[in-house]
Amino acid sequence: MEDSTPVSGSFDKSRVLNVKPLRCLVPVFPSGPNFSSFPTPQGAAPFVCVTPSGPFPPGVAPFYPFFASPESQNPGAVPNQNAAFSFNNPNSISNAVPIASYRTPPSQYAADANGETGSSKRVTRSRAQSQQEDRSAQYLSSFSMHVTDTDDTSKVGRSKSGSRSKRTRGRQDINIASTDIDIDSVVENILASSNIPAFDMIRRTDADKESVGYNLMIYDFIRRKITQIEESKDAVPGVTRRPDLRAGTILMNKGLRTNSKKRVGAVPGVEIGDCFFFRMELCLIGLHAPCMAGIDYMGMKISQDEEPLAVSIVSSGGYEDNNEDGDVLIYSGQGGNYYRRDKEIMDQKLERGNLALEKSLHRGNEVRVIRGLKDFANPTGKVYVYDGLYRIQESWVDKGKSGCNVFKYKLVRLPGQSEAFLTWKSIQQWKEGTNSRVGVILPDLTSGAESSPVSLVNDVDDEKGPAYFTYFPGLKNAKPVDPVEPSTGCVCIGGCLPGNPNCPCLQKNGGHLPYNANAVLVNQKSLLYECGPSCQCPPNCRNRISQSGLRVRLEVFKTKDKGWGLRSWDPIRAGAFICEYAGEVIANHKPEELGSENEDDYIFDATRTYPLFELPGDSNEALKIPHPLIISAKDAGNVARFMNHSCSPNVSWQPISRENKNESDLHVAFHAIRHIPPMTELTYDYGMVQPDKADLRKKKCLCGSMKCKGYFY
DNA sequence: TTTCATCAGATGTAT
DNA sequence: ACATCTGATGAAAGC
Repeated sequence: MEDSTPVSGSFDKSRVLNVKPLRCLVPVFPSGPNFSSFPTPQGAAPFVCVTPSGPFPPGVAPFYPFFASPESQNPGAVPNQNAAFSFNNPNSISNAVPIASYRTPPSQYAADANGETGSSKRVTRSRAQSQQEDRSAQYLSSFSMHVTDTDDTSKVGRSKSGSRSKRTRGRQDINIASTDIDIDSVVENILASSNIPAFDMIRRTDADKESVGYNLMIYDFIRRKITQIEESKDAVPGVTRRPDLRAGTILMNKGLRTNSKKRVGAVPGVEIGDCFFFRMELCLIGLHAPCMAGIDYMGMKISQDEEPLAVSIVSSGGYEDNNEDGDVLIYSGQGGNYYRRDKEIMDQKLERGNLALEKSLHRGNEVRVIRGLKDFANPTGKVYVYDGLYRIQESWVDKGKSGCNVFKYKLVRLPGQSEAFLTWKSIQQWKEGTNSRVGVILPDLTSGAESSPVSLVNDVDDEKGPAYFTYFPGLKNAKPVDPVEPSTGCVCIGGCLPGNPNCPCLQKNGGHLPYNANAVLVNQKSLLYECGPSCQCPPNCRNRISQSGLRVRLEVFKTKDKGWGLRSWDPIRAGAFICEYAGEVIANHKPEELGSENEDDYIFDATRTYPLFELPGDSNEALKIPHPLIISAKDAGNVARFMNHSCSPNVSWQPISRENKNESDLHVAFHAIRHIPPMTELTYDYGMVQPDKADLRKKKCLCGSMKCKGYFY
């Protein structure tokens, strides 16, 4: 079997390190006193795949990134219909202070609520097809209401932004109605199947980490889904669909934004070092409102006059900024046509953002700084790092290209803030070799077994490494099982392509490629079907992501409190593949037969999380559960064996079936739940055990999350 | 493999 | 209505 090829012989036995690694936990999610507690069922992992309103149409999987509602945990329970569309309830946003751009007038809530009434019937329907039709009809009816609303509101002279927004939406709908209905129904499904109280949390004007995280998670999921659907259609070349903007608009129109009121200084729920991959994300969480402009400002009443003050800037290379120093930033003002090629460059004027920066210089207020950097994984894309608060120290006028005036502002980072941009710079130096990582024990503990090296690092104490094991990136003794849907594999010589109706591997995944172009998993599934040995597609096929090795630069490191852990030098996008769980497939996991106390520490047991896959109302899904699958990485394994448990994890696991001559090999792959900044520990939820395995030793959990169960297995 | 050119976008502010 | 440090894509240009 090609993926089980051992790489023995490459491990240097002199590296036997006689230290017992702990499988303990470090706090990765600091919880403040204002952390809102949430009705999360005890023992439920955050990535629960339950569906209160399934079954879903093809390609629409239920998505529960974080919060599962209590009633949805019980297969027998009737979903709370009132709750199901409470996000359309105008009362639920009464506490939010709308800014001028608030896009959703009450009339639209009414229209959407009507639509949702129809959707609640989905619960009792069993055929996806009828649901799809239902969705389309519902969509159309809600569309006609929008049109009516627009006319009404313009007649009575509603606020500009209100009427404009609906016109925008209407225009969008008309132009691409044929493709939009599908997307709209998908999005409605996502929103309807998401946990309800979370919507109110998202709309909070003073949010916390949880609500910001949930907002971003919904946004990213919708964006990925739109990308996937658009890809499957016969896309017009050269026409960009901008799924990032479309997903953002949808959430904006629903009022699903966090910290919508502008403010000076820190934004609640956003931490220094947080990273983002789209400007729209900054907008949705209230970190930086304009979706293009680099300077965000707000009017502030100072004595009787109101003057603009800058609240945040994005420095991402559009102008000639100087960001050589980690703590000082020379920022260029806006305007003067510096960002466009088709217009003549002019002098910048002291207006808009430039004026605001000038005022902020004299006022001395804090300005948030977001650094836009090149994304190593996506040459065409950027990654945005929130670098904390700065103060403007001085300003002057420079002569830029063509000798035109450019405003310059010197911003200095406030002391005492945790490292963010500096960390990125350090990592870049480690990679270039211009500076070396402190505490490196082994530059590559895989001894070349992986495409990318994995450092072993300890910069906290004297431990020389974890206990001996053989680095092995595949699965030993993978037992082929009868596939749920037999197939002899695909014949996509050039690789499987989205929208190909003849590819059996796509068909098994609901007709879509499960991964986006940048190797990002679109959504979790109870079982994902990748191409395998009996497929004729090449190894770099987009449906073989979990077989193509590590894509990020990882390090195994000694955690501050206990044990060894795993983290990445590179930022990881939400949904991105991280690694497989490698090791030896074993028949049974009997802890009493294992010797000393912690020998079961390197067991991955898919059955431990079995309750997560009891999908109410969708027995088909439940049947696909590939347990029992138990993998031991005690003697041989890869980086995955170092991932610690957390009750608020940033990584989730996904069962994957690989096509293999009418049989299939089961594997387990890990993906990022959300964007993960560099040097953040990677953790997943080890899950629960089945009742008959309750004799497993419980270990005390120290993850520090508000949702901590107190123990894990 | 980087850069350029092109173009459709969205939001918030100003007119 | 307008200004604006987007983001994908394809073409052209650096090594």
